[in-house]
Amino acid sequence: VDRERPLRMTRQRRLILEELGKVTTHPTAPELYNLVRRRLNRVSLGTIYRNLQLLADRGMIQRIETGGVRRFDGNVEQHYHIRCERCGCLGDVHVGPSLVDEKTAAAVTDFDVRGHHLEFLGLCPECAKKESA
Amino acid sequence: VDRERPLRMTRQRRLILEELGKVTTHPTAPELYNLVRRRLNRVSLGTIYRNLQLLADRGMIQRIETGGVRRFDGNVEQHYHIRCERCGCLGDVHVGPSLVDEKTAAAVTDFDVRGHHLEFLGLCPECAKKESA
DNA sequence: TTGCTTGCAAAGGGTTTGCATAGGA
DNA sequence: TCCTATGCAAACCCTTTGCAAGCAA
Repeated sequence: VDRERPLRMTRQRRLILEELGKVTTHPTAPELYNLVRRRLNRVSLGTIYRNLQLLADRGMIQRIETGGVRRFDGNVEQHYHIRCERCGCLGDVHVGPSLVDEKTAAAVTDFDVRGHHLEFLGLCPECAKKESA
Repeated sequence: VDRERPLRMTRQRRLILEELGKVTTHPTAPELYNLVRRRLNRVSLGTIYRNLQLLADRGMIQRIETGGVRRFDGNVEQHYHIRCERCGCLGDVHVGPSLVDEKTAAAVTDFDVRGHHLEFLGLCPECAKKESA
């Protein structure tokens, strides 16, 4: 995969980046498709998927693998996420990048440790409210 | 979802538990299907999926969500996993349960933090060998 | 003009589900 | 016997892909 190949700035591509920059909801591809379609009614889902892939490969957006559904984040700075166990929504967790000590893991596995994925689980404010009711 | 409803110990269910207990490869549902089918040729994939779901809901086995494919682990004790970035295989990482400090996360989110998913990434011994060649 | 991009639709991979039958307790 | 569980196959969801036409550079 040539992740260095320059990308043409097509209307579709630009709108995807713009919409992703506007929200903090970490949309899925179909969700983003709906956002973009409001401004460009002849866009296709396939184009959304293709571009999210290309943009993520170049580090222009962030791909979030979270329990089945893939989500995307316009914020490419290092941060973690927390998923609501009730409604599935995703929030940001802005902490220093070193919440996990990979050396500890490296000591107890014969794998060569090169990174980690960390996701928190919990309840979003809305669901916590409903829960206590 | 009534996670408390008792389960009948059918032949299929028992074989799934037995096969899952034998291996340390964290098989996917189709992989387990092949294992079970060796001993019960009229089993169906749907039954495997249904049972893995039911057993995981009851904490009798562990469900592992790992980058797209779902895997299962007969070992329900707390431990982490590490995924090989090259071949996709999964290894165990047996460390104390507190590799992640949830309080730090709780301090910077309005979610109610209740847990976390942590997975390490790296290279398995076999792939590391190939990589250096 | 060139060849990357797109829209469309079909294909793909993994998982779930409806239904009539089988079989634990 | 009663009702859960199964086999089978179709349905589903999400994502990828082939192809001819479109459009940035």
